[in-house]
Amino acid sequence: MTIGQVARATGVSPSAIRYYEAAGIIPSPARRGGVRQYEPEIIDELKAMRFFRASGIPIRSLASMAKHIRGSRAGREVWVSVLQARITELDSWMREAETTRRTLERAIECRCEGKREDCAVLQAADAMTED
Amino acid sequence: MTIGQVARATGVSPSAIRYYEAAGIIPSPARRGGVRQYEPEIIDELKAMRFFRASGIPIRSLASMAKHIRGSRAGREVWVSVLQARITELDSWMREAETTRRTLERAIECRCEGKREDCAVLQAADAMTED
DNA sequence: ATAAGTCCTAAAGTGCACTCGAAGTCAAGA
DNA sequence: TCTTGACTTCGAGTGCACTTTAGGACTTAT
Repeated sequence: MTIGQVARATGVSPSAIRYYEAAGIIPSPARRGGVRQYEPEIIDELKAMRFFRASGIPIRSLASMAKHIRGSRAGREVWVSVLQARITELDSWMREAETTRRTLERAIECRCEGKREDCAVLQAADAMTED
Repeated sequence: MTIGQVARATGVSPSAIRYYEAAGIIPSPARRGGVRQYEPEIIDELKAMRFFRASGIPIRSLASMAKHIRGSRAGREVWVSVLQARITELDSWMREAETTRRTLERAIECRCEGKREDCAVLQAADAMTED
């Protein structure tokens, strides 16, 4: 398959596919006359990478995962730790988002009229600084 | 107060303060001999802006809010709508994050060993495409 | 007198993940 | 034959929110 066909099959643009190759998150395929020739397996590989990207895992982490993805038993530990790290990150993000959400709601209902002590936003801002 | 004093009082760097001024999210202060002279009120204004930024509200939105923040009754509606929009955004983000989280956990436990149909990641990737 | 410290502007740099454009190659179809 | 379309590389551009740098001014302390 050529890069265009892979792009259509996966929804990943040709330029993104080349970028992923350069970044080392997918293998460099064989070439015929300079043109990339892909095996069908690339489709699932790309779909997986697209999912990981959509999950917020950075290219850098995927690159280190990719080195191990077909490796030894130890390889599994590497990418499991990347996924675990993302889960942890997501958890703290969600906790923060919940807090932020509540403060924004209070800000909307706030009738502080310029009075510092009554202002939900300023209270939240001061709370931020106290870390 | 000079910009450096304001920076120390708020935790916002001098360059960020100048950037905020250029972006129109804080007012241009008076100058003495070219040097910015701030009134104490700027401190709460900056703290509020810093809170909104930390809440994920982009500079652009803050700029449109800032135009109305001291405006008429209608002004209130403008920035309430910005805050409301961010809350909505946060809600859908959190829903997606929850879904992503679950899929990542399944991926960690997945023992698909290359079998397409058993692979949690590929199932999730295919589910993404079906939008 | 000079070094340190703060201020000024304008422009360029940073990080991420791509996207876009220019300039060129190659094969198939009208 | 010539156009079309897909491919190639490499470098530059994009968006966001700043930060950093360069070059210059001014005040205060030694």
